[in-house]
Order: sequence, then C-alpha cells, then structure tokens
Amino acid sequence: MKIQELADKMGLTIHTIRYYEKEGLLDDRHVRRESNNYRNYSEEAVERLKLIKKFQSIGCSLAELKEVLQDHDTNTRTNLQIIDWIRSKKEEIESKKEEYDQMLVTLNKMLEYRTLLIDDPQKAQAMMSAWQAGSSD
Amino acid sequence: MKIQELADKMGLTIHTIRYYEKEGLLDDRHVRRESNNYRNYSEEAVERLKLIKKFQSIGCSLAELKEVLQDHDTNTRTNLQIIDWIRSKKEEIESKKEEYDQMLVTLNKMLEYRTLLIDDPQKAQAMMSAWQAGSSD
DNA sequence: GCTTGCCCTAGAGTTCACTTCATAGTTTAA
DNA sequence: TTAAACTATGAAGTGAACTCTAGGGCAAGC
Repeated sequence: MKIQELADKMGLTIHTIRYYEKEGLLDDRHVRRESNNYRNYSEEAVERLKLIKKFQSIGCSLAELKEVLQDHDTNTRTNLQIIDWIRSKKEEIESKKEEYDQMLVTLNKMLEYRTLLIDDPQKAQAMMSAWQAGSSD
Repeated sequence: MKIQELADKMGLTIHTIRYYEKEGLLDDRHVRRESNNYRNYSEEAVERLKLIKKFQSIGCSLAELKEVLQDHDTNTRTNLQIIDWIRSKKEEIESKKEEYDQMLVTLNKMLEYRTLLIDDPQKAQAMMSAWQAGSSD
C-alpha cells in the first residue's frame, strides 16, 4: 500500500504518517521501501495507526505513545503495570476535568451576577461586594 | 512599584509581565516609566493582573482576554452581550469536559479488560473479540 | 570605585503535533 | 512524449504562552 492510500484509509495526511515514522512510531514491520524508494505499507501499519489513534484519544502525547508502543512491542510490562498506568492516566484526566469544573463554577457565578444585575441591581451590588472582581466594572 | 516587586506580589515572572505589556494587556494606567526608564507599576496594575488571571482561569486565551479587556475598558458591551459571552464560554468548557469523559470511558474499558485478564482470562478474551484493540497484544 | 543585583531591549528558544515549502525523482494516462 | 499526479527529502513555519539570552545601563552598599 502506498502512502496516499494509507492516508485515505486512516483519515490522516501523508505528512502526518511520515512524521510518525520519523518520530519512531512505525518500524519495518509497518513500512518498507520499494526499489524506487517509495514507502510500502503493510496491513500491520493500519493496525499500528489505529492503535496510535486509540492512545491519542485517551490523551497520550506522542512521546508517551512512543514509550507505550515500545513496551507493547517488546512485551515489557506486566498486566499489573499496565493497570497502574491506566489508573494514573485516569487520574490525570480526572484532574483536568476538575479544573474545568472549577472554571464552570466561576462562570456560573459570573452569570448569576450578570443576571441579577438585570433583575435586581441592588442585590447584584451586594453580591459584588461580598465577592469581588466577578468583573470589576 | 518596580517589576520584581509586582512579579512577587502576583506570583508571576518579570518576563511574563513584560510579555503581557507587549501584548497590549497593560497600558499607561498600569505602567509608566521612571526617568531611568525603569517601569513603575500602579496599584491598578495589580488589579489588572488579577483580572487577567481570573479570565485565564476560566479558559480565556490571551487574544480573547485582550478583547475582553478592551471591551471592559471602553464599556463597550451590554450586560446581555456579556451574558451571551459567558454562556458560550460555558458551552466551550462543557464540550471539553465531554471529550475528557469520552477518554474516561475508553480508559475504563481498558481497565476492565486488564482486570478481567487477571481474574478470568477467558472472559477477557471474549471481551477482546467483541470489542477489539483495547490493546492488541 | 567596585561589586552585586536590580533594570532595560531585541530577539531567539521552547514544546507539541503537525503543516508547508522547495526541490527533485518516478509513474501513469492521454 | 509530455504533462499530470504521485513519491521523496530536509528544513522551515505555525500558534500559544511564555522563557531565556546576550549585551548593556543603573543603583546601593562597602
């Protein structure tokens, strides 16, 4: 399979695929060269890219992905280690979610203040002094 | 107030403060020059940086912040417009949260599979074929 | 007067995951 | 046969928000 075909199949650009190769995410199980130096991809390349996409979708950076794939290839890690890794990844995501929750709390306060400002400016004033800087105009 | 003092007070670096100024987030209400060309910050600068931090904490980019601050300074926007803006900001955050939820769904599936692999490898096998690529080793 | 430690500027470097560019060789269809 | 369409390379560009560097000017204490 040539690069454009693979790109179409995977919904990636040829640039991205070459970039992944340069970053060491693909090796000669996935891509070889023809006599004209064109890349020729195996079916394994498709699976590899699916795996890459999967791990990207759970918030892995390419650097992390590279490690994960190396461990995967060499069967380095035990099931328990993998479970630990998944747990820590979950915590990472959950803490990011909490940050967003915090943003929502703030936005809701702002919204409440702004709404009150229409309905009952005096109460809004009181809210403002109790709170500060919800927007300091 | 000199730049280091302000930086300490706000928990920022002097580089960041100069950067904000270069980006047009501070003007001469906040910073003037002494005869030796040193920056001299007013108390308003402290409030300005607090406001910047507040808006950053609700997920504003500096570009967006710049607009917000300009509107704030010139009193351009009506309360209703601000309410709309807050609502759209909330939606933005919520959709990011949903992305993270999706990641968690995937991670939980992976965790389930990996746990089952210890307790009941046969079921895990079945799960794998029903699902695929939770990790394809 | 010297050292230390602030302050200034313009500009380059950082990180991430691509994306684009310039230039050139290869294949294929008309 | 020639033009279009594909492939290759290395290198530079992108954007966001800083961060750091080089090379210099002030200031305060001894």
